[in-house]
Amino acid sequence: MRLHHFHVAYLDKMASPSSSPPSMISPSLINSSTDIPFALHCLRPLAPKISFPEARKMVVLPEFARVSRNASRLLNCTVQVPTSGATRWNPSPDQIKVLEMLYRGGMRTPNSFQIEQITEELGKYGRIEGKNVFYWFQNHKARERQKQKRAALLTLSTTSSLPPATMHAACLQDGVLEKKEACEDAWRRKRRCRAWEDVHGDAAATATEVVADCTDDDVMLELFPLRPDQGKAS
Amino acid sequence: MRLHHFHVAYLDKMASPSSSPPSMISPSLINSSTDIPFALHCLRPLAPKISFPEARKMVVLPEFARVSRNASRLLNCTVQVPTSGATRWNPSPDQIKVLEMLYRGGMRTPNSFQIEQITEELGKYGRIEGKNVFYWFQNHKARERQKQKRAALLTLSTTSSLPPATMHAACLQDGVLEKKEACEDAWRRKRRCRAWEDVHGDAAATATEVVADCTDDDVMLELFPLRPDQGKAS
DNA sequence: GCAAATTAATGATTTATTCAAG
DNA sequence: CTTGAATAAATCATTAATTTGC
Repeated sequence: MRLHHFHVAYLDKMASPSSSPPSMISPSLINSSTDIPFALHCLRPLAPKISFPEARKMVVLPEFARVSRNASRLLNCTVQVPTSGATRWNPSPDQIKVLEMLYRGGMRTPNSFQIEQITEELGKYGRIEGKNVFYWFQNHKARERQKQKRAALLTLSTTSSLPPATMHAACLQDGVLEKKEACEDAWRRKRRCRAWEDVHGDAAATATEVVADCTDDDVMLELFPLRPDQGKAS
Repeated sequence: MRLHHFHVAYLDKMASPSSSPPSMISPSLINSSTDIPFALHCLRPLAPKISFPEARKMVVLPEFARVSRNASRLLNCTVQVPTSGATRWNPSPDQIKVLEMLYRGGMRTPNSFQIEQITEELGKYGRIEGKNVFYWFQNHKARERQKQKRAALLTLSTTSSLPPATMHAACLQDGVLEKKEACEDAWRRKRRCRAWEDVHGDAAATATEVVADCTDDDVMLELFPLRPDQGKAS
């Protein structure tokens, strides 16, 4: 059990730096004498309910306004506010069809190259970004797992010969019924970088492509034609 | 309590598509008649232990090789393998100093613009990527919380007047000792996109910058000079 | 029929957990 | 053992379905 939105007022305890700032930064820049705004923010009721969508665009002063004046100006006071597309992605039926086909095909955690390709393809059927694809697979995977778990529990609860206590324990251990998925994921899991590599391409992390025994023939470029041009789908 | 790495062998149940493929894709491309490799993968023992580091670079045929020939060629058979920088980031003392200062200043989950800036700044003191900054804050936040929780538990266990049972329950509710952090995070949490926006800049999600009442003077551009050039630090 | 109210789905984030390098 | 890196679980928040009263 966990508690959320626990309304507690407190004053910041981390204001005074416990170690000296790095040498190349003037110590005078790190003064914590103007902490009032932060304290006020903390005394504000937690997670105020905002029902009208415009309000969500309002800019709040980030909490770390006590950092050095320089860092503050550069890091705290600039907030990204989307001017358009302020609404969340709403996948079109066609997009969902493709995504589900890929999922049924076994795709679970596409790497960023794959995400780029999928995004580009799905961009033909509506606005979409890479993160939408990424999130879709995360959520779909998790929720399919949930569904399977529920179904298995239902099956067990009617057919199992286990004593009730054991059953209950098994239900509480939420890992016990997702072994199919776990198996599916296991050999796929070995260390990958997903969202950052390629996207944050780095000189020290240049990537090369390796072709692993494709057993298919020469029919290609129909579903996801290989176009390395910028996949900025809109 | 949770179980992980429960070794179970199973056969895929999701092989047959339950809905028709999208209209723009030739149905002939979606044949699931060659599922043997996938089934074999599923029967393989879970999470095979790979002890020698080279092995993790080996390219495995992704499990979704049953998708249409086109998608397969494009999405399955191409795997990113870093040719250099195969070692993980090792922060320099100066980098850590700056990061810790920012953390003490209150920064917890920098957005991608902030990450870019920090990366660029820290790049002066050694190789670093955005994801390193991102992960550092994630880990540091989590582990500081762990430390605080442990410390608080220790304090409680020696000073608390609660009966043992209550203490135990309180310990199990892992939210009970991090309310300070929760409060700190609560009003900060309102909808941000972290790793993807800006990075995967999208025409429909163009962002504008809004300056929220900076109460500082004109001392600036010393710690993180505002240079919007590509922050690919190396 | 048709909006307001409610509920169910699901997109988007954060937090917890795990693995492994050094 | 510490901590960088990655994934999975939990959670939050918005949109679509659905219900309900008229």
